[in-house]
Amino acid sequence: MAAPAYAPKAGGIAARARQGAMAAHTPPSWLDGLNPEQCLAVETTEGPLLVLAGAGTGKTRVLTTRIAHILASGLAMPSQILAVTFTNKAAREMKERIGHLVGPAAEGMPWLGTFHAISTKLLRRHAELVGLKPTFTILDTDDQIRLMKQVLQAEGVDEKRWPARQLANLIDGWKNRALSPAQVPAGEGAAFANGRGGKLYAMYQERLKTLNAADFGDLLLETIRLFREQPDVLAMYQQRFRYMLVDEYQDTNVAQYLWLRLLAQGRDPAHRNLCCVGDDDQSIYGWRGAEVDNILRFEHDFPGAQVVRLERNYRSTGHILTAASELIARNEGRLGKRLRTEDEDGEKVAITGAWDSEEEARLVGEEIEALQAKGHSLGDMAILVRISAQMREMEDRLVQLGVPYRVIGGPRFYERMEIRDAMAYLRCVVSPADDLAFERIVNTPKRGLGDATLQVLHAHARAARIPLMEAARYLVETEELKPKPRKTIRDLLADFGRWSAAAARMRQGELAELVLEESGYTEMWRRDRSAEASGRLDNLKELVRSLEEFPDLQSFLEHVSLVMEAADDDTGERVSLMTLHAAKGLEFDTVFLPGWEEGLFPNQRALDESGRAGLEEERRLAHVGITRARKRARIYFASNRRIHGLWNATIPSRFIDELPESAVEVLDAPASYSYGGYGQNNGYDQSRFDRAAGGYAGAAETAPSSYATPGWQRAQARGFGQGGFGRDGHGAGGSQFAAGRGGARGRSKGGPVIEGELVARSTGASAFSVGDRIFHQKFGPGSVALVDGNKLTVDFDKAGRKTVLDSFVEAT
DNA sequence: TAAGGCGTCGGGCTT
DNA sequence: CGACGCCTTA
Repeated sequence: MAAPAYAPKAGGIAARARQGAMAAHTPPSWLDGLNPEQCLAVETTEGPLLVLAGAGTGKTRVLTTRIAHILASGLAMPSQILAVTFTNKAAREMKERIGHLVGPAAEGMPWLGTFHAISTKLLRRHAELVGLKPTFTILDTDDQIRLMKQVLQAEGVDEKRWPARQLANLIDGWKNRALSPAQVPAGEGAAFANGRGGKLYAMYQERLKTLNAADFGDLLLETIRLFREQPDVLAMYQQRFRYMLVDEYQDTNVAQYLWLRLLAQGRDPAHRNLCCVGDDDQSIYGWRGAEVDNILRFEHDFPGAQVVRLERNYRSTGHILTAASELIARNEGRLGKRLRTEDEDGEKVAITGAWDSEEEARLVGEEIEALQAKGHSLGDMAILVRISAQMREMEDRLVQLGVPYRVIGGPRFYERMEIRDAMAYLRCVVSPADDLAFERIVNTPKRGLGDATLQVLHAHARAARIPLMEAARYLVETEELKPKPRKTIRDLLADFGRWSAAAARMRQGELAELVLEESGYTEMWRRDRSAEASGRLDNLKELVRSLEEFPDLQSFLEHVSLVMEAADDDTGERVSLMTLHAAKGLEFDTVFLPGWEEGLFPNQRALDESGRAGLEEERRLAHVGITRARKRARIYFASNRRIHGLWNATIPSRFIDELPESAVEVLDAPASYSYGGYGQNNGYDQSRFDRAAGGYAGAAETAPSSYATPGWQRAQARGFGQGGFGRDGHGAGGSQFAAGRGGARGRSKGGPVIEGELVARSTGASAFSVGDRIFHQKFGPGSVALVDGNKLTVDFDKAGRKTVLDSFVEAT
């Protein structure tokens, strides 16, 4: 599945290493080309070891070489090494690269995989010990929600006030922290559905057990429970795993930490060889349960631990590294590293201010075209945004320019509707008791089985404590159902009977085709004339194809629920467009970083919810963004951005101010003043812009020592009691971009506060009334048509009717 | 059962 | 503003 062009890491040491592995007594040639720290990380095999691997320092290479080293030196057999990754992609890559290093010996690394995949393997072996059958099904988020809905309904909880989705998040959060229903802090449980959160969690768990199912969180939790309650089982694995390796340790959550600690703290000190590789400066998943603390506490948790720092960067040029290093140095909760390179300084990090987000997109597009004209490949460029809402504008622009691009990180293959439907059919064939699967497809394609019919099925199934399919089988023999649905169900059951019989004698690919065809599922999409339909049919074909690569249907279903990803079908050179989160681990020659504005980045919500910690995580995200660049990093900010449909004035991100002057250059935005035909010769407009965007550069000129004047401090100087830019327009709390609040908490480094009005300020209650003539910075002159608090609906002379905040218009 | 209206809400997204 | 989910109506 193809490492795309941006993952060029595998070195040329493969062949040599293979020789080394074969000829046991030659010097370990796989160490060739490693720097001293990397060697140390590879060769320190005994005892706990933390490898702090900065961005671009050869982390994966160290990890794979370390495994090769352990194998080739005969310290352990492949089956005695536990190697855990966070994502399937990482697991796959590691497997591949170890394969290159040591040859087929890597085939026998049965314990290389994600936390979840390894947990599943363990649980299948010992399922009875935790109250499951070895054939338990793994529920994904979709199944989870539907099950949760059932629980909420059973409890009579108002699903509008307390959405299943929210409960799912809550429970996920608890599971991330390894909390069983009984362990949920009372206050947290009480916060949902008038105090019933904890109870609902318990009920949900019960339902899972009844269904012989586990969700993702359970895979870890039940394994932990297995280890805790069955000391002999635990001891067996502690004994088996002589060497343990963990990738991306900074991303582990509490449950994963406990899981590891149980395995790594066996009786036999010779087996406490846990090697964790990670980078505290790249911990960006706190919001989904990752605990930076795990890595910060490593030496404390594992006494006698050694720490190796990889600080030599092989990716980026000097200025880029300087900029990233200075930025991240502002964080306090970190172990401390400084990336260095022997490469040249290269280009400075370029910062460009744009009038608004449209112009920003245009500037990025122009730069891409300019680079392309100079012979740079589109495949070596990426646009990294903070939130996916930013993508739209970028896409629009690229489409307009005819620049091919691809979006990284859409919905995954197995999350797509058609794949999930097809799989539900197969699940029903394999395990007729799979109620969630049955429910999903009972009326897909539409066969006239509505709510009413399903209710009857449910009622009977619950009363008799049997699966839905069995209940259906019984009910078609009675008079309880109306004749029409009764026949439909009877036919469907007959279908499933036939398919189950066919399953025994057919290859699974054929079976899938048969089922999808006879059920009318493929026909449904063939008839569908919407734009996506043909893509969906392709996906189904792809599903059937990959199905053939598995020994049997069962192992395929397992694979899909844990692993499957979209086939990498793109060819040709394209600009990559993705979020900063999705960019971790990737690298590009040129990286475009738009949207560096207070409120957007650092994101106000992160600040509001997590204060200082939130700010530091945002800063790590900025650090990740810059360090993706090999040769060119270009940062952009806009002075106006539309948020939830309304134009807001914005100020440059504090992160821009935190970059060292020596490593950046501030570029002018040539087109800034000619936007939309207004302002070319309009002193008003121009001075506004000067002070908003250009003021930054101006400060640098007149007072170099105060270069680091943070935009957010200016925001503070502005005060934040007034207006605000929130949806409600009342300035009450929650306003997206009221920059002062998180900022006040993050104020650790003082600095000169430059007074100066940056943007229009609200004047309290709206000073405008219907009919007033006004001037807007972006849309030009117009008359007020409607006043709603500080929201104005204005008929602009040229731009038509728009809704804007009164703080952005001036009376004329 | 299927389409359209209405209200809500707006962060990142793996397993 | 625009996406999504739920509810109403044909």
